[in-house]
Amino acid sequence: MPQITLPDGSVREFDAPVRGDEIAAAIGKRLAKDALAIRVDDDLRDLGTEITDDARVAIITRDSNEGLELLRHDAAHVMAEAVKELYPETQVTIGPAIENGFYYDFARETPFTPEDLEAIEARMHEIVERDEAIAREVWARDRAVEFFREQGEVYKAEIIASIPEGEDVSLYRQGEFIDLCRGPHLPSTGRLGHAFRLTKLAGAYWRGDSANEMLQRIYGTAWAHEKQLKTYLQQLEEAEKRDHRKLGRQLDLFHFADEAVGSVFWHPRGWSLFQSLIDYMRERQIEAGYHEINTPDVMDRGLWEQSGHWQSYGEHMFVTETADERVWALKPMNCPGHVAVFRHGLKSYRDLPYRTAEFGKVHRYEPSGALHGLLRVRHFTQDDAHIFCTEDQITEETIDVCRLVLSIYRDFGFEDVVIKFADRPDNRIGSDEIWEKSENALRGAIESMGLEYKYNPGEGAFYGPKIEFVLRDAIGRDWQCGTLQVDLNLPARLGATYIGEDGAKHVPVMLHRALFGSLERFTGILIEHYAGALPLWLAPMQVMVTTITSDGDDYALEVASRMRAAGLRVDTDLRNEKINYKVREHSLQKIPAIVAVGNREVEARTVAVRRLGEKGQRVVGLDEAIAALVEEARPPSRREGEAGANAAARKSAAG
RNA sequence: GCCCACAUAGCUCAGACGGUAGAGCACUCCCUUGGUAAGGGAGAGGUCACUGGUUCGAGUCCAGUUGUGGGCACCA
Repeated sequence: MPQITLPDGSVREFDAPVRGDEIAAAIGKRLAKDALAIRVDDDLRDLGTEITDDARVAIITRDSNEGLELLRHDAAHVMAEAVKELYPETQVTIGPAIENGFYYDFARETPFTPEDLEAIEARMHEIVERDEAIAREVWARDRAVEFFREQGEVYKAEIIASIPEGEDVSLYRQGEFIDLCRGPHLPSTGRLGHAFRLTKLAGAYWRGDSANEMLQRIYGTAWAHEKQLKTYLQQLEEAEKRDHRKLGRQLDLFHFADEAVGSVFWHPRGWSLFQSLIDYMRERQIEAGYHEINTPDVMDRGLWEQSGHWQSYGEHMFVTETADERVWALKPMNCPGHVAVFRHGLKSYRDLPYRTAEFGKVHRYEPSGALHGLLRVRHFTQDDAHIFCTEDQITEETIDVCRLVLSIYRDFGFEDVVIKFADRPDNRIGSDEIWEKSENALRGAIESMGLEYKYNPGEGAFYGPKIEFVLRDAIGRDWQCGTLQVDLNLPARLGATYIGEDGAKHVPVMLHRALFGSLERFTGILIEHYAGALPLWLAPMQVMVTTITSDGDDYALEVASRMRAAGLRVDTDLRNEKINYKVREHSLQKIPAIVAVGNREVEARTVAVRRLGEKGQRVVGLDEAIAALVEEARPPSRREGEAGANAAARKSAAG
């Protein structure tokens, strides 16, 4: 008589053995119908699992996260079954549940076509209708290997062969289809339901290794209910509308062209945004005690050999040779240049920490398949800085960088920032003591600030541990932007020293840090975050002064020049068009403020201000309007009692 | 770099079966001076990504190249 303890604490007794579906049925009819699997103590099991001893049991339904994951995993299996039915010569490999859905990798001579995808999806629905029982079987490993080899499933056989000898493996059978799987699975294919959709076709390397052959991967999305599927597909459409490449064209911010693959042609409005970011960062950095410098874009091969870049990263570098037969490289990083500046002239311990900052444009020959709009380019500008300090100063400098970056992100409406801490990788240089010291300093700094962080073991740079700052945008996507790395290697390698209190030469520690990371990338992220509707302080065109009729022309020009003199980015629209037409056009251009002047405003020396996203307009005196706009043109943290950029981000998310 | 798809006017897209290009918006001109998301009319605009092939004839079929998109790998 096993005693079954349910999640609410109640205890029920059953005749042994009892199956999960029987427990569900005993609790309620509805639950029995919704049940997908059970959790026995802490392990997920099939609904049909027999329980003989006392246990804590929870019924997993499609409305829980665990249930949804099972559902997605089953969708992958149903897809594999459909593929095997339609294309028996195809080999199956692996098919896990992933965020929002699932995929399955197939091995096949001829690739799938988009038409195949439709056929597979249709067949999946049939399999769900057939409601085939999904049964678990336990086989000896060797028997399973042999079975799959005979079936011509060499990949499956390879996977099973990598399981330790002598162990049993579980297989799941549904209809004619049998697959190796740890499980658990739903009791039958009918439980999957129809809230799924095959989404894309892709290539993927076997075991994720580019040295291996490429398989055909089919992605799908699956949900508990049709309504959720619909919502998800709508979200995808929303995200598409925010695509910075699309908005970049619509708002005339930048373009790309074949003659400079992976490089941005910035148009006036895009460059204005870019410069706003630099202006802002420059001000914040100077305030934080950095010295802005500038170092050469092209430097001699010898320097890159000394720094180690030539050997380690040569294939990612743009190299050029001049008529005098000297070989140069376009800098892929700013650090060697910064060490050169530090090294120039004697530095004393009194000069430390010595912080050099540069809006340096770096050039990296990225693989063609990696390029993606502004988010991954071959030539980009970093808000790069290097802090030369003593080991004892690492903690304090780290705290300052964290404070600065969080404060800066807040100005852009990014409140939700995840910090990741990565420590020593296998492939590294430097002694364990030094690693110990720098890891402790970094980790200690985050902890002393009371910040939560995620631990990424072994993901540090080869020269030192690092912190990454990941921000979450208005529609919940994560972007890794800022980074802070401790480097106990390059300064020595490039001969940087300072004179210590003891009068002897010492090698400083170097901290690498970038807050926006790539300015190009950050600009792209901002465009998507704000859906193109940039807050006034960042908007390339802040105010458009329009006229109702040409009687207002002179006054409109005066208003614009007054605003321009006050530092606002403003233009006039005196065209012979109706105000409706002008409002529509400038609203589509996402200009934050449209100022209209007609005879009434000319008379009263007022302006009618219409704000983007609002319906009506407010008529205010010219001076008052200018003062308010000028205040809003400052970064949020520089305003008097301002709630911040979040409201703006949320507003644009809603619009 | 690898797999698949795609490439037609500034933009968004039509162009069964091969018979030498079309719409809307934008642009130019004319009429309209209109109070908050498209007033009307006319006009101009394309070596159909590039190279080669098949064909009497190619935007359309085939091959290659370049680029773009989605993934994979990469991201110092």
